[in-house]
Amino acid sequence: MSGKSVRIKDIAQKAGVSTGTVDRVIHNRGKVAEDVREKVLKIIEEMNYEPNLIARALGANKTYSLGALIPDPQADSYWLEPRAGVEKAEKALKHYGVAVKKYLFDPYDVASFQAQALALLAGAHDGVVISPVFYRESLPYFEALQQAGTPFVIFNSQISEYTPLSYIGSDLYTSGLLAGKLFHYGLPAPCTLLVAHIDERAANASHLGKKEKGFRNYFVQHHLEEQYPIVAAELDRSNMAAFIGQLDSLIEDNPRLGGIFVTTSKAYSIASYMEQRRIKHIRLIGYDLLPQNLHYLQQEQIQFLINQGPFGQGYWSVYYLAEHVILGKEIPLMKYMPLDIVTRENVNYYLPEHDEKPLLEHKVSL
Amino acid sequence: MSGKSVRIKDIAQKAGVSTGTVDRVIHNRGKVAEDVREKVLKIIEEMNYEPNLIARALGANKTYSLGALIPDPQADSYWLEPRAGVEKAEKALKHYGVAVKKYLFDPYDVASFQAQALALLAGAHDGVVISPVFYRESLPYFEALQQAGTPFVIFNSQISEYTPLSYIGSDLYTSGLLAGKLFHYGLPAPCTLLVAHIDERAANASHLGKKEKGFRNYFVQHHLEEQYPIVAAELDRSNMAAFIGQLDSLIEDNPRLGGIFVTTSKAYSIASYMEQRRIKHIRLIGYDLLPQNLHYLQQEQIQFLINQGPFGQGYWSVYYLAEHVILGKEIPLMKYMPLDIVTRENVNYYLPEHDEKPLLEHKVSL
DNA sequence: CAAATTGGTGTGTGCGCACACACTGATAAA
DNA sequence: TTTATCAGTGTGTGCGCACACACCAATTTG
Repeated sequence: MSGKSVRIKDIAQKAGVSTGTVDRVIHNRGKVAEDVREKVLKIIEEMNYEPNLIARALGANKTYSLGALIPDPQADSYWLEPRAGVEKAEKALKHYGVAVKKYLFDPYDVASFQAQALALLAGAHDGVVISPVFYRESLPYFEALQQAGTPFVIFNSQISEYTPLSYIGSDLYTSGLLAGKLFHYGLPAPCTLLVAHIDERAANASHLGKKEKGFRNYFVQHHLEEQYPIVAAELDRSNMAAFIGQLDSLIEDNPRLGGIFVTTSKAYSIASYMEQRRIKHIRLIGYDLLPQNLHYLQQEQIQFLINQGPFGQGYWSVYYLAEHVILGKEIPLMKYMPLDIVTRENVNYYLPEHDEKPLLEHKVSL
Repeated sequence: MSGKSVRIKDIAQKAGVSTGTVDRVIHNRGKVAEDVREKVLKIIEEMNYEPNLIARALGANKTYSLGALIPDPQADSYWLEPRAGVEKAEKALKHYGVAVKKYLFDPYDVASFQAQALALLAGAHDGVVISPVFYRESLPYFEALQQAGTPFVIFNSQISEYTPLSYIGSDLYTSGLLAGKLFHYGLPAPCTLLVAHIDERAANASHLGKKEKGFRNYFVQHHLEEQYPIVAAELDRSNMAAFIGQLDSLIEDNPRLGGIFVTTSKAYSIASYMEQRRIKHIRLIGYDLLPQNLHYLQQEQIQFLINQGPFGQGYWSVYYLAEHVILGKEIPLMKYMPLDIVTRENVNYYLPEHDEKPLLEHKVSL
């Protein structure tokens, strides 16, 4: 906090050596006499030297190439946000010599994923971020990356076979707990609850499973299992008639149904069903601020949406990767985004405003 | 996104002039022939030139001094967060030549405020951020700042007499609405609700008033006034016996009391009371993640805390001010922080982690 | 004992920009 | 005509750092 920053030059002077030598000890490159090294290190400590990362970025004049393998928002608009986050980080890091190449794949088409993953490998990047929507199919590519020594960051879906530099995503289990809490808070017992997994294939099963487990455990922890019986169902909208039929019978079979917890971002599909059937008394909680979900949140057909910070996921993935690649910094093995509880009343503060374009780089320093 | 950035040199070359001339048109300083100016401007447009703000910060080598007039966290720990935000921004901006001087005053002592405000004025800063806890008493200082042409940003409390460069805070009215929603969602009618204003002096009345208004309006908008009668009370903990007596009689007088909305950060004081009296059925919603509040949130004595992003308030105030002072950028007249709904289940994601120290400056550019 | 090697160190240049300064040619004042 | 004036422009230096290179002395090699 004391006025002027200390420069490499200052410590060189104080140590009675040249800036070159100081540079060598800072980056431990080249040869430096042991006693000199220690002396310089000590002075760096004493003077509380912090490199001017701005100048560093200028001087280094290196370029880094990163790759981002993520789903194409055209296929599923959920991915608009992560992509925007990636692009924001890209922009922020541009003048640090970082370029990010995006490889977009169709999240409903394995072949597309594989093709793009191959392209990513061929890109020979200094680091990559990946959203491994296809769990099993992505494993060989992680193997290849590991072989090549390319650092990778994973976001949105976790993977246990390979340890990435970092996982950025949300705590699925806790989000389930949270949904449980919200129902418990809002619904007097006894009351049946439905966990609906909509439109997700087996590849993502662990995803949804974790959410369901958290949800169930909320009631177990509070010894409420009997007052809040839970029913789970997998629904598929590929056949809309069947989808509606399933819902009809679920409602018929569970007269005390008080709430539906949708573990995917498709809560709107149930909201739409309920709107048509003029059902008002069933509470609905889902994930993600998709336009369709927002519509029903406004209508109060959906009570709460849990926001997993999709924008932040994209942003931090790239940002952390860059920090590691450029600065060799140790980055957190895992970063969970906040689980925002979004309602009609506070939704405005969570909607993206990517057009805002801060001018001063901030948050601390390159 | 195309590989290399275009430099001032590139556009100079393309325009057939020197970099000096380009520099002149960019900063419109000095004399430039009109036709040349236009030509350069056109090329800047065409080549989509974006100044390398990193290099700019280095080259400019200016220093800016900002002042921050904020309450002393020692007197009220709420202010730990805003101060941390200010300090984080300070750190982030340090290498851009920005220094922030803090003037801390005791938020319960007008004289202390006035003394620090005078010191702030004497500091002759390039810009200041102020949290005008003492509404009336702060007015003359805003007048003085305006006279001196010093830009100022206000945060946490709004002021209508003078227009600051920007107001950073939260939308108090909406936060009241939100609290209303949460009670309505969780409490079956009929049910009496208490709005408790604790430990705040008249100076801040508008604050609390806005929250109460939002709260009441939630029920008006939903035509629920009769099912959810609302009682308001001002409580003062300076005399604890009286405080407890007031609560006792409020509870006695309102047998259907189902929820208490505390408009200040002192929800813990009621939680503590309820704990002593072994009252469990009354729902409690308050503001701010103070340690004491967190304690009772864990105990589930408090159901929800509304978080107003105090850290972000401090951070963005300084950050925006710097953007304006350094770059002359137009900054938003008003920035509301998100109103986070915090429960026992998701509280971890909202607790501060200021120790993390990003290395790459980000978010976009100086 | 000269030449080659190697540990250890200093110097110089460039990154993209800001800014002070020097310079040119034309016009106005002397 | 000479000199001052000034609109308009180019050049050079420095910001703090990274990095290539040059350099010197103490060794080692032949």
